[in-house]
Amino acid sequence: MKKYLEILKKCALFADIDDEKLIKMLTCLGAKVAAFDKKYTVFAEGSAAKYIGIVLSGTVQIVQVDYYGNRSILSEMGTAEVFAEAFACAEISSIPVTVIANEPCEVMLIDCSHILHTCENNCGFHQQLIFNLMKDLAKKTILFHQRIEVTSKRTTREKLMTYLAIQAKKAGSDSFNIPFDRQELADYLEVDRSGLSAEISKLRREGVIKCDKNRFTLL
Amino acid sequence: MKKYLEILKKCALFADIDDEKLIKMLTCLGAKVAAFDKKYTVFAEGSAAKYIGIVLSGTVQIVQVDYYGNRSILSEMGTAEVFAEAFACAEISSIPVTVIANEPCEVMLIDCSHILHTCENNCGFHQQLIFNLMKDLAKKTILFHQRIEVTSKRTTREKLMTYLAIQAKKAGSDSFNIPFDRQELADYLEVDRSGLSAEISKLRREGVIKCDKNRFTLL
DNA sequence: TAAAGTATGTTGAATTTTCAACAAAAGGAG
DNA sequence: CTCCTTTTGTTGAAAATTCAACATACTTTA
Repeated sequence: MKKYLEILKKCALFADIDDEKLIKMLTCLGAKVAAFDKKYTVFAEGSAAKYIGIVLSGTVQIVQVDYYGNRSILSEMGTAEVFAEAFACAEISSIPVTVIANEPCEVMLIDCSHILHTCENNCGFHQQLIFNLMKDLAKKTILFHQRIEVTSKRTTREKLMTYLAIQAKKAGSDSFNIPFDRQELADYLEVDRSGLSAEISKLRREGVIKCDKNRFTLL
Repeated sequence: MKKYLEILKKCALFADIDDEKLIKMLTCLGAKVAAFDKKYTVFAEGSAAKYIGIVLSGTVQIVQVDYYGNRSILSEMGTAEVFAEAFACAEISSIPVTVIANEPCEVMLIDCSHILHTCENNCGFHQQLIFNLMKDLAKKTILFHQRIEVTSKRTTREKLMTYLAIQAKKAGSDSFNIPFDRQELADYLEVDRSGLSAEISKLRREGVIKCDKNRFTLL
């Protein structure tokens, strides 16, 4: 586990916990590491909501796929970010989303019940972990609000511009990369891919944005 | 505060805390009660994200209103439900939503920093409160997933049917009341009101649903 | 009770999206 | 480098949404 220490220290779940303690903790929590190739399923929809995941390398996507195969991308998680925590913490039986590896990646899996319920060793770090989990969940909720702000817009153009404005603000610059290809961006914005491509071209012709691959510039 | 005890006991925030302790706790937390008439603003967008709210009577709506005045209803909270906790817990400076009284209502307001940070009296209930907050936030996240499942659908018909199916499941019956009027339902589903009315009529004519005011029946 | 205001249903025109099909460009494997 | 696959852009037709305007039903209150 030591090789992952530098990454885990950046993880919000382990904020305010010192290195030495962190290593011990991982053993006590029964943390496991798993690797997945690109496109492989980390958690399948309907599987038990038991584990909290932490991205150690690569990225994973949280997606919902409906009856007709329509995909909706809820979020993308990169290094040191936590995923599936809401399902495990809410103690629901199965998860309503699919988590897939967006590129080759390693993830750490922790049985959430080990975090929530005090163990026989009475390790004494559960409180800090629960506090950190709470903060993490609060921040995730804020991200959902942001996503709704984007997808509640009625036209592809408005959705795209709202999304880009948020990304620019996040990057602190009018020029920034987005973590999605065209199809993924469409699945995040909840619009048709070809319509999105057309709208991007239109905005480019109008001189509103510049765009090269997944790098956008607001003009 | 005693008059609200029966309501507060039902509040998830105070789960596993006994009556006597709860009363003391409220004083220590500096809980205040405020009343609002219908349509009045409980929290305005942009105001400080300081307080957690608990509905004591009536209902409040969490809404986002964009630059052009388009309203989007994120959720509606009834008796004993908690709201605005995510913003307070994430310790962001201002809230990105508006909370309005949907009918005359009373709400309890608690300064979140009193929950998150141990007080000088060292009351010892913070841990339980934080645990409860974490569970509450996890459940809110699940509700957001559900809302996205609804609004990610591309047509008014699909959005409506997905929403009604979830409500039926929640009610445990094919017949149920929804907490929205037509305009509010449209603002929740992110669709046009008149289009929604037309779609409801169509579904009724086709014999897919029955509907009287805000009572729906799936056939 | 009457009047005024609010909510709901209906309709047609304008706008926008979706869908399908294809062309062009980019990327990867051998 | 070439072939094959994937991604992106383009287009037109069909479908759906939005918008505006109005009729009707329901509520509130004076």
